[in-house]
Amino acid sequence: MDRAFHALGDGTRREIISMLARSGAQSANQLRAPFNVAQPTISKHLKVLETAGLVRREVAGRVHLFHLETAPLQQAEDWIASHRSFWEGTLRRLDQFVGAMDPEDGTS
Amino acid sequence: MDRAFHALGDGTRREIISMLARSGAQSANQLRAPFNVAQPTISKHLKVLETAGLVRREVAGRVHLFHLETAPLQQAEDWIASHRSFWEGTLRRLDQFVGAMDPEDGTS
DNA sequence: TTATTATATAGCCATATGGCTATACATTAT
DNA sequence: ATAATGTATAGCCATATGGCTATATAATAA
Repeated sequence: MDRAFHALGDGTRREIISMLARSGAQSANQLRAPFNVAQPTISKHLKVLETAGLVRREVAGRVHLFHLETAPLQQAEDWIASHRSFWEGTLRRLDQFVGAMDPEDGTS
Repeated sequence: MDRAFHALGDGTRREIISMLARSGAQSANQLRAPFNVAQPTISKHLKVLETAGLVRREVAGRVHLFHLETAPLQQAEDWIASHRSFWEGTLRRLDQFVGAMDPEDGTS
């Protein structure tokens, strides 16, 4: 989980994920195109994404194709959703409780 | 967004968020209790969470109370959800297309 | 006023990060 | 066989990170 969130904490890597989501599997060079960075820089980013399980590497000759992997995205999303919604549920329940209280003495 | 994902990329900070979601606003000392770390260490973590907007600090005398802020959690969740679901939608559409093809010549 | 408590800041350390250049490796093209 | 292409690795740099201890600051208690 650490690795997934860390990988998402960089704009270049999030943009790579966007590209894969929009247009499907692409090579390292294709993914590098929109960024003004050296080739080894993208290579590093792709390794970070791969290690986090967010992409899968398919070696096709001298080209490496990268596929988006949704499982860890789903996990990260679930972690956030559960905490956020639990907390919002707590607020909602507290609000209902306060709303049921007697405005004079604070008892229900 | 960078800051939010980065803040979530650390187990201690995620656990702090869990504590706040479970039990509501708590002081720095309360949040420190479950971890075997020095006081300034938690102070740093809390500042990271605060800078990312994930918590709000309420100074009450010498005690600092930390409240969970769900807006950036929602943003992060939405980012992931949109990319994941877009991609899964793409897969689903591709699957329907392939399913409609003639198995002999690959045409539809 | 003095002591105690809660938190922050300064400053250090080891390690990780994101970027680069130069170079190596692997595969395809000539 | 040689050249060209796609990617990775090594090694460097500046900066950031998470941890610590020691100390400062702020607020409450004695």
